[in-house]
Amino acid sequence: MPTVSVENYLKAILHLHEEGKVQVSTTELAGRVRATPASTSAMLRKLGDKGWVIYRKYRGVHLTNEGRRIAMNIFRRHRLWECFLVDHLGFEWDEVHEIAEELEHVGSRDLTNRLDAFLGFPKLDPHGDAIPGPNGRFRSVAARTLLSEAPKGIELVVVGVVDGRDSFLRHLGILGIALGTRVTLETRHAFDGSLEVRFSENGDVQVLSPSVTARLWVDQSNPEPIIVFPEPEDEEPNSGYPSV
Amino acid sequence: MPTVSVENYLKAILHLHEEGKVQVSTTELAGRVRATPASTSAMLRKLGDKGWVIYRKYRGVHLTNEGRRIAMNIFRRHRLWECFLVDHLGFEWDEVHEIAEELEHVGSRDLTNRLDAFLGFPKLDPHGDAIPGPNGRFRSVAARTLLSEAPKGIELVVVGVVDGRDSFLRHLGILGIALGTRVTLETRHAFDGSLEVRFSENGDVQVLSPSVTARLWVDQSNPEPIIVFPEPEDEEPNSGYPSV
DNA sequence: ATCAATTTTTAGTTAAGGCTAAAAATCAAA
DNA sequence: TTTGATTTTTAGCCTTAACTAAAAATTGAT
Ligand SMILES: [Mn+2]
Ligand SMILES: [Mn+2]
Ligand SMILES: [Mn+2]
Ligand SMILES: [Mn+2]
Repeated sequence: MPTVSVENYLKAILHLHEEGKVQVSTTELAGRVRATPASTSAMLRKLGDKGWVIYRKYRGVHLTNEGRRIAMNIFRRHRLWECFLVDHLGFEWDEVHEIAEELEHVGSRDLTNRLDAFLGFPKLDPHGDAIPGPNGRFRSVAARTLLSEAPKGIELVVVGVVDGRDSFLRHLGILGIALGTRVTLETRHAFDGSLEVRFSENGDVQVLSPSVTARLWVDQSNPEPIIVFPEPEDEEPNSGYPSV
Repeated sequence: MPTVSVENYLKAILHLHEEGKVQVSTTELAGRVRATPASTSAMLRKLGDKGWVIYRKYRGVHLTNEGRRIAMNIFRRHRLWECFLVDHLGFEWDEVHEIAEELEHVGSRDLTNRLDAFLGFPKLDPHGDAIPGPNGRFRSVAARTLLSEAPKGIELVVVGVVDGRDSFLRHLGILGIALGTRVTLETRHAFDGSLEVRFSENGDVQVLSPSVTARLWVDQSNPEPIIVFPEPEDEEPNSGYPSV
């Protein structure tokens, strides 16, 4: 069983992979786990010995399949607990991260799976991040775009945040933005890439800086999803999927 | 903030106090925390330095007020989580202790209090143990007797277990005993103090060994508690309690 | 009061996981 | 390609919380 500290390192490496880094540098990882590069270097050798990362001195690390599996399970626990805290204990989305940082290390598989069921098998956590399934893989990859790269004139809905820090979440609160907020992109200002957006709810217009728009995931707002998954018809007894 | 290990020592000392030991010996404590007496001796010096226990070499320890406050809070968190696991995640009462041993160390006060409210401010955990309130003191002391010391001929209800080990709880399951089971004590056998009890539900009679009856808390079964707390009347506008 | 058994403490190690300071490797600019 | 800046590793040390073995204190029985 990995210790709490080891779990935090593996999780941080997976976070960096998710941000596009194929190889993770010692110093960048050190910053994420709030340790010195020296301590991180020592830890990486141990993680390599355990078979959880591929580590070549001076060349950075990446997770092995086994390391990824462990880290995905920590994502899973963290995000399920965040759902519980918001949906059932009445916390705000900017209050739950630190608590989930502790709960994520309670390792009982039975607990995790029952919590998942209790929550109704959620696909996304309160910040719009995907929740891995019991097999340690993401259940689905949603189609989403950064607001900063979205097209003009189409109504968009905020479906997630790139940056989950409490300070950013509270800033969104001040701007009147939450998950589910609908906006339409009106103008892109040349000066610094600021975006003028219209809020569907009240028609208000605000100018959002790139530091905000590049941290928001949006999706096209489909106001009336008539039929998302068509009902299976009697004429088609076998759809090609295994029946279990 | 106490470490996980320190919390486990303080909790174990409180357990022994609750079992009637005014002073706790190094060796007995060592047995409870599954460490050697040597390790325990070293820890006790540290706990004394921190002001959480009174420790005199070769004389044993007891908790200070501050130490008791910390330990009671661990009882509180442990027992609230056990309620959550049984009442909301569908665990059996013999499956929750180990998981709660981990959850109890998640220290957020806000989390604990919100969990308490979510559960409806329960007074007892799934094993019938009292749950301390947010002030770190028991909310009420229930009147209860060991089944081994209960009077004959009166219908009794099982309200708690002295021994929460999974093995004992499963043994109770085999005997058909759970919290709320109603029995009447029929005969006390001279040989070893075994008790013949009649189960109210089906009239069955079983002989229970002292190793079982001395580990069960029972209370008199009051079949119809007409009015436990009388409704306040209009004639008494101020009952003496602050109205909050 | 003595002495043997038991309990408890001390002494000396170990393993994890941190740290600082110094050395070594890599990278980038001239 | 040399060299200076940056990154990374190594060396040495610290703290917590374990352990075993040995010494010391307490206890209980003669
Ligand atoms: Mn989080
Ligand atoms: Mn999240
Ligand atoms: Mn328990
Ligand atoms: Mn309990």
